[in-house]
Amino acid sequence: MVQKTRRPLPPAAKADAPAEPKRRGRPRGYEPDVALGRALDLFRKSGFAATSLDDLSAATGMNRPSLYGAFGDKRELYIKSYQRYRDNARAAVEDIFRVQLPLRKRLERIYQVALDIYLSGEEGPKGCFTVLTAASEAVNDPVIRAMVVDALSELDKAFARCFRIGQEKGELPEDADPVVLSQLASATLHTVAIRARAQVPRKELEAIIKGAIGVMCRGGT
Amino acid sequence: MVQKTRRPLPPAAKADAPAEPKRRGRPRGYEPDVALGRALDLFRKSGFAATSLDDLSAATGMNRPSLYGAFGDKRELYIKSYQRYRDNARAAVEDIFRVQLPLRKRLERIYQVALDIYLSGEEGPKGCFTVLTAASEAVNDPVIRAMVVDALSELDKAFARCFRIGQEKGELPEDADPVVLSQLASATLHTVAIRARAQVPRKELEAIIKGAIGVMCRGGT
DNA sequence: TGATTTTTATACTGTTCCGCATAATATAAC
DNA sequence: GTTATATTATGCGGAACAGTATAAAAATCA
Repeated sequence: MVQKTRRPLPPAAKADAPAEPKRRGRPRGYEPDVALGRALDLFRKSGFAATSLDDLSAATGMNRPSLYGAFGDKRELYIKSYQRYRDNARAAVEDIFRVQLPLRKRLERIYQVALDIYLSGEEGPKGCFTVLTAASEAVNDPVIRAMVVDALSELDKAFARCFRIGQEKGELPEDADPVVLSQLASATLHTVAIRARAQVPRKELEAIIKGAIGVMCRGGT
Repeated sequence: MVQKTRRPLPPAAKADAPAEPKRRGRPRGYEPDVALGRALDLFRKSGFAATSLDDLSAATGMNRPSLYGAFGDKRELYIKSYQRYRDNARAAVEDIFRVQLPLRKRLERIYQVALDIYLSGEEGPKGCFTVLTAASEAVNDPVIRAMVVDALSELDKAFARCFRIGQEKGELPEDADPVVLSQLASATLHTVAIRARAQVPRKELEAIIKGAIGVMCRGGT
């Protein structure tokens, strides 16, 4: 590929960026943030092993040495991509907790946001990166496995918080167990993520979610 | 590796094998069935992309040309491995339906068998091959994706059958929806498979299953 | 302008990979 | 024994791969 010399990017007057002092050498031809996003997209599509550095290079617009300098080797890039994914997911969930909502409504919101993530991408739905990582790298890489375990438990806790709040507000029977319900809620998210990868249409996924919420909130208001 | 010439295997007096007529050429040095099982083990551990033909060759004891001759290329071998996996799983489920059992007991049996499959292997638990395949190859390969969809729906149907039988026997409230419950039951299997890959201990998985069964069968006998 | 610094572009290295071509080996049929 | 057939053993070929060495380019600083 004949690659034209790239012009440096404009100073990127970001809202709350600390007005970077002039950097010494040749300016970067890429924005690390968007490059990491592209890498994440690729990894989410095909996983670690099936994604080559050439693919990543093409998608990010960075050549391999730049990739290496900015993010380290392929495994480190994967880990940083996963961290980015989790940060995004966490932020989305926190948003949902920021406002007061009835239990069912809050659950619906969470699943809706999750579906948007799972089904995003023009070349077909990509599912949940945690599930994908659990299914591939988690067995052979202790560091990545620990991240997966952490992500799973974080999700459980978020759902448990939903149910606890709901129970306190009387939206659930007193004998309902928020922990058990939270695991069922996570399970529903996981099954939906898997089915999304198999291109089950959104309508069906929404039906599964609706049914699950019905069972989980049964006996409540 | 210096490989000694292998002696042909004994005629393998299988119970109901059709007493094969004498085969013409040099006898096989392997049994296709056990070789396929070994291949399945490898694929289950690391997935399609991260498993090389050399790995497969070493594990099966077949060299690459023999592998190719017996099963076709890597993708075909993967597909045949997956078919084998599904055949095994299906047989196990059918066994459970052969005897009459109370609903809860039947569910417990299914999950117990599934856990045995998911946690098998000395080098760590391998999870559910359908989940693993959904997470990797299903996006890019329509044939494999169709197999995954089929496996998912087969599981849903098996669970739905459980709940329908239970409902007819009065073990579930009349307004319970077997389809919705079956999807929750599948979801529970999926979340357990994922957590197994992350090496969550069996005790915790069993607790999740117990809680889920409790919710799904709530209001019943 | 010239020196310094940072990033980019190109190309190289050694490895691994998949699939197959070729030849040796072991059996049955004649 | 000899021929035909089926399988195994070895190894080749070309591609893809991950990571890096080297040099060119583009900016600041003096």
